[in-house]
Amino acid sequence: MRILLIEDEHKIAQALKKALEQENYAVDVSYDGDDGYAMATTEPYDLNIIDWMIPGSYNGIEVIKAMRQAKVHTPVLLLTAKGTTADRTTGLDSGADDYLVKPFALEELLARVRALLRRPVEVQQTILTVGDLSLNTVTFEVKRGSKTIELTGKEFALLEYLMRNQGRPNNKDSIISHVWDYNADVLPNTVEVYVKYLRQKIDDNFSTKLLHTVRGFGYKIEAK
Amino acid sequence: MRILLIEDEHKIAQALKKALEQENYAVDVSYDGDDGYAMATTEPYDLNIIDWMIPGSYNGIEVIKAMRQAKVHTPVLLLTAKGTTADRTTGLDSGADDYLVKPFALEELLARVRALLRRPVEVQQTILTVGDLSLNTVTFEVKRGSKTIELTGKEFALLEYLMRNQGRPNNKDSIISHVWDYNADVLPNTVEVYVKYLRQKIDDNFSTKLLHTVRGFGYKIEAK
DNA sequence: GCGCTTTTTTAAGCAAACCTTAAGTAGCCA
DNA sequence: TGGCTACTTAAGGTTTGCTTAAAAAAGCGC
Repeated sequence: MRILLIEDEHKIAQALKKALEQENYAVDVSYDGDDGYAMATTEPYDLNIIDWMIPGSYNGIEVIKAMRQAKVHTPVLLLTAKGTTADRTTGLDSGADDYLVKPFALEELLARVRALLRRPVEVQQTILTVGDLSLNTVTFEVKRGSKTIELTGKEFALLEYLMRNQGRPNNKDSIISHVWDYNADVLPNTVEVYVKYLRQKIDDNFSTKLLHTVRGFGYKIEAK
Repeated sequence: MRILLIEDEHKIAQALKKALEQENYAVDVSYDGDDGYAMATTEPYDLNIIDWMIPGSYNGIEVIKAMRQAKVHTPVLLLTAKGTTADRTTGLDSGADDYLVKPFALEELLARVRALLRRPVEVQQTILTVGDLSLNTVTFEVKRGSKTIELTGKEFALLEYLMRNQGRPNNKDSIISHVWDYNADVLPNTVEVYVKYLRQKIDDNFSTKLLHTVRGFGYKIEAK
């Protein structure tokens, strides 16, 4: 699947490109409206992700309109910093197929991309388990054995990410980019702090530890 | 199940498409009468949802009439902004099978869609219960034990939504999109206020509380 | 339609929970 | 040991949820 990303903020563009490539999409990036329009109308993409606010003679909305006029019907996911109803309307009226307000978490973007590309609904397990630890993504319940564990939002998000990637070390950068907003500027230390919180709740008081540090490579959760 | 939605207001069209897709329907959208008529008569749909007021040489009513003349008998749910008896008659006379006045809550549309598609009476229970609390979706009666409880419209809608999703936390955004009209622009605080009203009526004066806050994840109703 | 009541929504203040940072400590490996 | 990485603790700033009151909107009887 080929995706065109039109986004002028380099940092964000690179982060998104990387994340999308990790999901095995082929990603081209364009940094302004003119170039973006040219690429969108000449190359065959399966999806365009377009930022509303971009430099050049076209802004995001105008790129979409021009594209549609040129009879290019590739689905478009519009990114914008504003979230008012009026903006939402303008965005969807212009021909965008979906709409995402910044800042968003990477997981959210990936979900929308999957939806627009109508990927087979992956086998999204409801209940993740590692050893005697279980996490229910519908009820948000977490249990170790028969003991229910209360987690905060961030703790839950971190644990879910680690459990979805169980068995392999996840470095702090990838944890940050998946659990926090794409442009959140949190320190690696924040992850360390959350790992401590998590350990307090899921590992302290239990003899077999599940959350392991792999020095230099990150954290992994594993039953062993 | 495949649904064709003929609706020119993009914002509404997208909102409905998304909601229907969440219920696992395949949804095509057409934005005017001519295109809509063409699609309705060439593609095999299980249901058409048609807005009365749409641009093009056909309006909604005329699309239905033309469809029927072309011997296409797909059920039709007609949407309209007007709610007078005269309109209702005209609408149903033209060959529509059901009729919904805008603005409506999402839940109402979904219920009608299910009815028209004659989906197995899945979780369409008339009486919902949680512990000793019961809610009759037909008579609108709500009781806690033997005590009858008077609720306002919004309170009732909120309670029904929570009871249909009992056991799991529902965040404010999803509550808003299911309990309020699709184009309502209410604040999360509104939900908080309604939760307080509901608690006053169903939980205060009772020792076991049913409506729980799950910080960061939403509200859930549960017996335990 | 006009006032009155009821319902719905917004606003603002407060408390508690949560998130993040900073700074110091401990542990690992050359 | 020195340098780096990870761990720990505590403190502040921010966010979230609760509550109250009042404004706005919708219903209702006349």
